[in-house]
Amino acid sequence: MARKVTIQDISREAGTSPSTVSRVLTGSAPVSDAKRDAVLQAIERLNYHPSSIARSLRSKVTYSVGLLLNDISNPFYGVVARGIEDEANRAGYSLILCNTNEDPAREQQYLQVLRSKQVDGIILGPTGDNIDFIRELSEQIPIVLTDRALPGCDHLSAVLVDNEAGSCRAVTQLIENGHKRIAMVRWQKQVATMAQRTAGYEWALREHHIALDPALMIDVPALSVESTAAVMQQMFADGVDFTAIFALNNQLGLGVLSAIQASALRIPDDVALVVFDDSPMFSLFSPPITAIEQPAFAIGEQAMRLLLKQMQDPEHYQPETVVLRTRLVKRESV
Amino acid sequence: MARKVTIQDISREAGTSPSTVSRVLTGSAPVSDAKRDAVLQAIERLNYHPSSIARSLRSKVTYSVGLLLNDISNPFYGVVARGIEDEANRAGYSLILCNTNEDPAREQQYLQVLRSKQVDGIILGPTGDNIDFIRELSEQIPIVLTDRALPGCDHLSAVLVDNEAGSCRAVTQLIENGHKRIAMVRWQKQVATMAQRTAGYEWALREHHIALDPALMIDVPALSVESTAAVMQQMFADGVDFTAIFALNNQLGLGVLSAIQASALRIPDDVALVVFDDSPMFSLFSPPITAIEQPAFAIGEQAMRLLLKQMQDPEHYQPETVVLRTRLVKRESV
DNA sequence: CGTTATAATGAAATCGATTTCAAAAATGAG
DNA sequence: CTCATTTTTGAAATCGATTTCATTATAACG
Repeated sequence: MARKVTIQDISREAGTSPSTVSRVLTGSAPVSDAKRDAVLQAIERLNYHPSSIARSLRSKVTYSVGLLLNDISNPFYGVVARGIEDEANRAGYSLILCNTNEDPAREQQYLQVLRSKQVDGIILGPTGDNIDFIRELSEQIPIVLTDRALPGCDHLSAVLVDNEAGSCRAVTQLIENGHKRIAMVRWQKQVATMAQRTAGYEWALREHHIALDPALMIDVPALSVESTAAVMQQMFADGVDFTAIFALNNQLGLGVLSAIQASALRIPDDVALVVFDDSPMFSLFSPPITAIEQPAFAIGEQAMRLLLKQMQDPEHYQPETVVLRTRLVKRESV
Repeated sequence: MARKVTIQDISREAGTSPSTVSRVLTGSAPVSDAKRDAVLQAIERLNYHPSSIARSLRSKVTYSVGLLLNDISNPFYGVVARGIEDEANRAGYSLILCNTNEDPAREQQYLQVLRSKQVDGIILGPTGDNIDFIRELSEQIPIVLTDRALPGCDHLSAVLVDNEAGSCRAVTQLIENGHKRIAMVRWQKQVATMAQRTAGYEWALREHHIALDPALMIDVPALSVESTAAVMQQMFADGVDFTAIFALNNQLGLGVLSAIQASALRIPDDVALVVFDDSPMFSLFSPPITAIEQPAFAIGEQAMRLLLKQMQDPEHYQPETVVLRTRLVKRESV
């Protein structure tokens, strides 16, 4: 294979020094028109492509940022990722995609990789673990949190949604339609989003003087449609008494839906349903599913914007927490 | 901020040379136990983390591969990405995520970035354009195609599905259920997947001696649910005569579904439907939607495996085309 | 026209690792 | 115990750019 063309080759071809070539490449200092043309032509002639690696080594910037998400195949995170990617692309940054699969060990391993690759920043959809490590790392690399807050990391910028208010709105909607025994399905109560959405659920009930019934707060052991469906089907089989369900995220919602179908129940007559996190498909169900919509794309964009800001001027960095509004999309499942 | 710890610092601390430190780091040559321990301890004490950048510059490998996809927020590509990520992670590679959004200019721009970042390989879900550029680039960097074949790039390994057979199966299913006037909805007929699926459609009709009716081959101008819905609603309004629809991908399927709902038609009585590309939600529709399932995760895994193979031994590289089988998931929409 | 400020340039150092090469130390054979 | 191997080791070169620093050319001004 032909040896790679380097800046030396260009300087030789253009009859100038590597420094000058570098200057036309980066625009870091003025260059006479004559030299610039010579360099540009040499670049063209030799089909030269500068090595980002070499550049990064010397200049200490890589123009890449790490993107850690729990599940890129989850449409919510997929859209978040697109928002991030769009904004990153606009600013000339590349993304290093890391899928943690909710596994803290994998998260930590990836954070180490990102450090050694010297990314300029990190957007982190955290598992909820590795807190000390993340705090320490954030002193070397700008980190912006997305989707989930991280207890003890208040000095990090974050882009979140109003989980509590959104949930409260969802449950209130159920209450206003006459439901009093409202079940709630969640996963991992210690994860920030789950905790906040639970709080919203409790808040709505309290506000309407409905007693909290622990039997209606259903925890599923694993975050998957199948696991949720199994738990819910058991609930139906056991004849647990409730008339409505609030699912705390889209996978849980799908599990509930699946159990409802398997148990041959009708929505909303046998059981009403609201899901936190909307899907374009929900409007096509019969009946269409009422859901809390999250501005996924905007979450991504904002997160990247906060990160860019912090990377551009790490000196006067001030943590910012952006909380975006969710919206209740009323359909016909309640 | 504290100056970064380098290999020099370690060598000093451990009372040895940088070369030796490098040797314990990479295991490229034997090191005595005494020295090794001293180095390891120094690394521990100073909290040293080697710079991948510097390493890559010298050793010419980056342990990162580019991942170009058209739409990471599309669940199909999301699952493909997970398959790739899983396999890449296992082999110690990082992914650079590039979303092309079906835009050839963006695709080319990204390919250039990947070259300058000196990725060890590229997995490409191509827009269908930039063929010459891709061919040229593939002489410098291993490239594996996913999802779509690329005319004139037969020397590239690729992981595809049996689009033609799958489509034929889908349409045959409609025919066997008595349908004769079967519409087909597609986008960009020159894109490989669309062309192959169209061929499958035509093949099934031919086999059953049903004449092809160009009026039933519907092209939508843009790949989006809204655009498809608009076109289909017009078809319904115009009273075009067909009893079944075959949608060539998931977005098109959603658009059709949306139009059917807006036009208050019933499935399968007013119109039957099969969608190429299944969704976990399809089984929850009423009626559940019949679809062609693609092994998305396996596509990703296989693509990464082919790439790994090629990267490990570029010398005796032999292009391989893996065609994975699709499966008809019979539900109740036909 | 001389003097000073500014613009343009190149030589050399640098970024932080790996790799090459040669020398030193350890081991084994006779 | 000597000589030939084989292991370990470190000095120095290297990867391919940017950056610093000193120098030369050019412009501006009184």
